[in-house]
Amino acid sequence: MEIMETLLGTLNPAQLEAVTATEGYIRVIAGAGSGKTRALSHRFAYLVNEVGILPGNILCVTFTNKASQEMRQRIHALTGDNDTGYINTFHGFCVSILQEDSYAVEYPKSFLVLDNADIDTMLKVIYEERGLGLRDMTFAKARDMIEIQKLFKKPEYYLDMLTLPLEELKQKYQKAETLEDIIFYGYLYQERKCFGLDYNDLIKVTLFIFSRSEEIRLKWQKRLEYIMIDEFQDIDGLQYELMCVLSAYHKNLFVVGDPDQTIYTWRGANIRYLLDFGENFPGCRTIMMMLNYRSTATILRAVNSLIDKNQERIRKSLIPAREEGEKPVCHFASNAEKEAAWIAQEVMRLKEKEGIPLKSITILYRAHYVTRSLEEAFIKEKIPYAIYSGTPFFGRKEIKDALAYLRMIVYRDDLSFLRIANEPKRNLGEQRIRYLQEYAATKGCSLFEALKENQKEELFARTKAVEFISLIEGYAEKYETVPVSDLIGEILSVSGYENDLRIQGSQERLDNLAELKQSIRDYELSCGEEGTLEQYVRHIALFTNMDTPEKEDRLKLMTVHSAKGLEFPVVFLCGMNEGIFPSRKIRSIQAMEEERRLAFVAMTRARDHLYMTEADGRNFDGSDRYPSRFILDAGEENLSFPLPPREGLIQKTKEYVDSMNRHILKDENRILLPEGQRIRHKIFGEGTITGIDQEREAYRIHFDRLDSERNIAFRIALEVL
DNA sequence: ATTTTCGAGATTTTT
DNA sequence: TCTCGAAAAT
Repeated sequence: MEIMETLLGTLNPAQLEAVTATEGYIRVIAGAGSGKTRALSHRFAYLVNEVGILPGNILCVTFTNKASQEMRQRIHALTGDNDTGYINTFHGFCVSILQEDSYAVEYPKSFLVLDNADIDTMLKVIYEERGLGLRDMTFAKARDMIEIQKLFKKPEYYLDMLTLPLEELKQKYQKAETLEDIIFYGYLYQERKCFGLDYNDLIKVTLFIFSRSEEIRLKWQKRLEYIMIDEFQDIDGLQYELMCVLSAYHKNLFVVGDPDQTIYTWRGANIRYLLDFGENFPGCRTIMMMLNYRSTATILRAVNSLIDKNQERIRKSLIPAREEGEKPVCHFASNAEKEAAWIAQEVMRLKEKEGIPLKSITILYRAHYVTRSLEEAFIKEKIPYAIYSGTPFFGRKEIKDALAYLRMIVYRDDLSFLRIANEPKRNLGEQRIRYLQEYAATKGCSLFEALKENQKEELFARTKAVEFISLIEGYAEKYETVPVSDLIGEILSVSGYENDLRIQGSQERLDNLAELKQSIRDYELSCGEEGTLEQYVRHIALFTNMDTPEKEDRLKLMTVHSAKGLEFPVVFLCGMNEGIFPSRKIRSIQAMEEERRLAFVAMTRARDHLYMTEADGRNFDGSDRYPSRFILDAGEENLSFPLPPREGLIQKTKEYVDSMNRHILKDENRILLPEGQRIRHKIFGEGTITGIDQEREAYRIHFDRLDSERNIAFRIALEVL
């Protein structure tokens, strides 16, 4: 076929091999910038155009929704087919499965994907209800609880979750006495009440359905003739399990990954799945793709020097396909404001003198909080920018509120109630909500019912409770007959929500809402008659602000983590300081190596120009702040310093890094508690150490109050007895 | 007595 | 954006 020949002609032999390797188990180890995604989409096109596979029989797993979108566009261009099959994240794909088959476990067909904020809210409700005295629980503590809650999420509990009627689950929760039972059953009860599933649940429930019904499992196994997975180095246990099940029938599995880009071990990713793939899948062929097409040879020299400092690593280096370019530029500023100002000034220079549009420039950073000084500088210089982040950390409140109104109409669940009952202000403040929660807990009803039963009480006399109830109930009667796009427009204006925003002058939020409405309209068009409210709520569940397409010529700001898999002509890597990048709470060599891989990912995003900036000054505790070791690791000879660093700064930094390294080593020796050691955990109580989990740098512990043998405990939370 | 408003501070990373 | 605390507003 003519088109295919021209396509394949642009690929190198390794890529060509990857594209046309169609049978069995194939693993591609690919360096950064080697054209992984390209090869993947070309392979998809090859399977469709040449082998004659239907797109719907191919599952292509990407890491983010954004990556899915890009992949879909590429493949559409290559195949000319509007049907691009299943191109999705594991989580998104599970949503498709659950949409079709959740009936098998009698789970409500419509569900909400919970994000961390939702989980926080639910945990808080549990704390309040049970008077656990953690009312001042901070976000950090809540995250701690998520860790703990994961610990309970063993398959046997899912029997409870999926098979128990809500009533019984409630009773288990109410009867629960130990803290762990309260949290576990409380969480499940809350989840069930609002039809929520968290990210892990999506996969767990899917696997559970497969284990329950061979028919359903076989249906999906047979449907997916080919499975391809991108970013395989960051796959976690649950995803791996799902992959094994899905590929077990046709046994056509194609994975692509780069061990040097493993940056999600804190989320359960395990590099062993990639490294041991050959042994676990007999007959596996391995293809190496080491040529880098993205960056200039000059940038790659610095990058190779950096990643080579990692000890636990398969030695390989990126081979440049491009010519030499400019050396990465390092800038040392005396404080964060000056650093930001310098970046702003340099951005303007690039735009005006070199004609580089703002949208080609991206600022990367380790942690969100460094954006503050950057934003100030860009606002001052009137440089338009957009913050991209994988999670809706900032700026999506109005969308969640709008959806909560929709959910409130359909389900009247507590989670939505808490979100919007007092939004806009209805004089339903803290005290009154707390009263409702207590009432609901004793009566065992929902918060909405509690409000309904109490609306005539004195306490609610000066509130707009009655209006709120009739608003929700009025729409509840007719939501099935009205298109969602009309419904949302109406409720936002009738409730006074939009008006509130208008008074506040939040034009941006109104724009966001307008965009939401438009996206609902688009959705309705694409689904024809079937675009029901429930479906839409599910459709939008996995959306993040990363996925909205870029509009005008704007600078992009994002964390290094969310830049994974992307590339940009110009990259500024800012906040390159000890204590920021690497982050200050790094307490092991493994963690430091992951941090270095993260720096590697950051630097390899750059195509033509790379900048690294830092700011001296003081740390939180008043100690001096030094430039990042990763600047040193990149090799002074590979970098350029327009302003030479302060006299002796480099030497001092080296000394500082050495002393930190000694600390890390000492720490490691110190934490080794012997097997059999009695300890106390702040939540689980007393227990005995039964072993060490090397992978996660944690102790395996048998807790007296828990039955299971194999509980994992975290390093710091232990008190020696 | 309770809610609302306002300003300041936050210091990993997120499907 | 969320959470705090103090002060203003009903």
